[in-house]
Amino acid sequence: MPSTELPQQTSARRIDRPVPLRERVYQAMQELIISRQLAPGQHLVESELAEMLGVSRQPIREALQLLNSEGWVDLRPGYGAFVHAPTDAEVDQLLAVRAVLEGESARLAALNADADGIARLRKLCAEGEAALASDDVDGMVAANAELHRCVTELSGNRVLLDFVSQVDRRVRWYYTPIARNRGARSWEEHGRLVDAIERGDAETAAQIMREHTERTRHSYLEQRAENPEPDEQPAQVRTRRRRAAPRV
Amino acid sequence: MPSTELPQQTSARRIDRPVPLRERVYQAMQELIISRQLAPGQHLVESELAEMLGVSRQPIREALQLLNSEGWVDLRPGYGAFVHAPTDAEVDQLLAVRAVLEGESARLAALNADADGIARLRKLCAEGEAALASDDVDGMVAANAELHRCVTELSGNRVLLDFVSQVDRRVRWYYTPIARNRGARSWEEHGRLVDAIERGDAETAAQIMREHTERTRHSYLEQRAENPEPDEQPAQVRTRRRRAAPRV
DNA sequence: ATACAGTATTCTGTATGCAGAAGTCGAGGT
DNA sequence: ACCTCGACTTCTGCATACAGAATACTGTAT
Repeated sequence: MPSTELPQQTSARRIDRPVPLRERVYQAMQELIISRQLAPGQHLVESELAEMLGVSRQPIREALQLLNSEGWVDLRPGYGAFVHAPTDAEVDQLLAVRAVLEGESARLAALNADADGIARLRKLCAEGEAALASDDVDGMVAANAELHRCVTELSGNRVLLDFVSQVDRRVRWYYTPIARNRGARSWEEHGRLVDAIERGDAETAAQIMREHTERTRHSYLEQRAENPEPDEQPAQVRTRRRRAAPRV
Repeated sequence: MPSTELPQQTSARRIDRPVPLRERVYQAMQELIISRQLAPGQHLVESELAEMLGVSRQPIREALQLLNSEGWVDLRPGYGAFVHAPTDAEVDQLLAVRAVLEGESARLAALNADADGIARLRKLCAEGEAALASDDVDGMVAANAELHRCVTELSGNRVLLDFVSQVDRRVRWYYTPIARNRGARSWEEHGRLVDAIERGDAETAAQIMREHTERTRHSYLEQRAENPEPDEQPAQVRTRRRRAAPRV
């Protein structure tokens, strides 16, 4: 098994305290899942992860708890942890939830945003369009995520922000590998969204955001239909653990 | 410290497997928090919990992870776990989120509910009204929770159900100790809600549910204003751990 | 060759042990 | 009386150890 580095303790926390291993493990594993190095359905053996990341099983277990509660892995008591394998229905439902939550975010943002907030939105829009113009896919994805996050922040509802962040990360995991090509249309919508927020037109903002997310949803499902997960036996749930290396 | 029983392993799981200690600890601690035996802001010392529940620290830690991710306790790395002390603003925001999510539940339920589902809703309405008539507060609270849950189930969106369940439990924790007296009005609203769902009138159902939750929110804030948490120093965040029993 | 039973091994769940950080108490100085 | 410094205690975070359950392998009988 390839040994993987834990993220270095980059940015200091509020107070200067060493980031616990369990959090770094959590981060690292989330990356591994998003990047598909840990494939959906795969059985995660604690001791292997421990060796791979150079820590003991305890922080691994604690990280798995967290990943489980956020829907990244499934914990089956007595059987172990498995990378969550979302069904199409689940992705669809998750996007529906996101549409509602982000619609509400936009509505509240329109009611609460100040000039400074609007400026931040404009800046992100500009960045996104620049990325689009120069065909910088990663830049677009990043600007897109930032914009959505910013809108939610401007809603002034911290609880909402927590929920949306959680949903967003999962959606991005499901979504990223396929549909990256609705660029131009998407940024035009974003522009209209910011306009509505600036006018304080809450209902229009909410509407635009909901429809925006709904379109994401439909384009996801279409692409998914044409293009089922390449290296995945559809609908096969792996229940067996694979055998470890045979003895000599 | 009083020793507390872990819940007996009552109902069998899908497969007949012993429920892990961590889950029973999770359940037990959630109960202790809801019942205020563990007070908001209180520092939760792992070893004390372990002794109290008759297990080692490991399952305690894992349960704390879960409780943290659902907002019941705050985990401050290096400092320990504290029972979450929600601010008024947070409760308000959480109720706002619930209004949106349950509004969507109602909308989808109106589109998807079958005759059987409607019957279940009617039954719960009847139970609630019966409880109201006989002044059975606990019965009313239970029927109310069941009704809301049932609506969300009928939405057919499982992801939504997960989110709503989570939000609901937290709301009930915040809310239960105070406002229990909007009975009659509340059940009348429920009746109209079920009517709308039965008609398949999605927008009206959503509207009623949103307004219903909004009223809950306002009544919460009113009561809270008149009646701040009795045995709690307002706005005082406990950062110090209390000293353990002095040695002999 | 297939089915079955028994054995070996892996893996999870839980407990225990240990080092270092955080907090507390008390003595001494101002 | 109040502040400061230092030793002591407690607590968290992590590692290791152990028991039991579940799985995979192997040999034998049919």
